[in-house]
Amino acid sequence: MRIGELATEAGVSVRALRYYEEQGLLAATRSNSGQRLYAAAAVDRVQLIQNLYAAGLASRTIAELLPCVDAKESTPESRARLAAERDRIDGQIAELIETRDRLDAIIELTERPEHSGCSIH
Amino acid sequence: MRIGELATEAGVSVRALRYYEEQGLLAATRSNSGQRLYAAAAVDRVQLIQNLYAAGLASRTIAELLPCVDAKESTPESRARLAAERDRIDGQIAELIETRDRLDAIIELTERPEHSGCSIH
DNA sequence: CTAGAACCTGACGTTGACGTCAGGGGCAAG
DNA sequence: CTTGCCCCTGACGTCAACGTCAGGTTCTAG
Repeated sequence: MRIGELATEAGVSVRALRYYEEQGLLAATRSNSGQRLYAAAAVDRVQLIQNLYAAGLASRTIAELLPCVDAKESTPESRARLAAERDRIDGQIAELIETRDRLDAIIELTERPEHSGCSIH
Repeated sequence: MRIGELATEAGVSVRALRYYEEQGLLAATRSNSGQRLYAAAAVDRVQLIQNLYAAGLASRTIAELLPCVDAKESTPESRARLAAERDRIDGQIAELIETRDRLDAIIELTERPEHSGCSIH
């Protein structure tokens, strides 16, 4: 598939895909005329990349982790790296849950019209 | 307390605090000589702001939400706004959990030295 | 064969949350 | 009084993940 189709399938921009290639996150073969060609599996790959970006990983970090994903093997260092990122994400989740609960409390507070009387009236 | 102390207490930079004021997120009284003075409650406020930033809210959005937090009351619109952001955060949490699980799967995969034979040896 | 969509490679623009530097004032200790 | 630390206001710098524009090539439908 060509870049436009992949972009549509994966829900990202064409520019983003070229950027991922530039960063070494996503390889493509080329047609005779130089157009990028992708396998169907690229859709999943792009979504993983997006997930990792959304989790706050930088291109450089992703670029360091993906090769060992592809190779399906890892050095002790890369394993530690993966685990560290996993734990970071865990921390982020906990933080987000806390933030959501604070927001809930605020909503609770602001929802009561006058005083917080709970009388059934 | 002055700005340096608040920065230390809340774990952010002095520059960040000035930026929050510029964005209308954090008010301060001024001493005769023009120095910013904060109440003790400001520490908590700053941490809430940080939480909201970490949850992906922009300054503008936070600036729109905080006043109704202070007033402890809300218009129907602001209530909808609060709920919408809450739901956005919920979505983010779900996405992060998915990402974490994908990472876990990857770790699983790469941890097995050779083939995935589960034989006890 | 030709118009228009899709692709290519640079390369500069954008945005948000600060970092950092310049230049100057105020305040407690010695 | 002066040394040193904290404070002030601009105002420019930064960085990442793209957006966007220019100028040119390629593919495809009629």
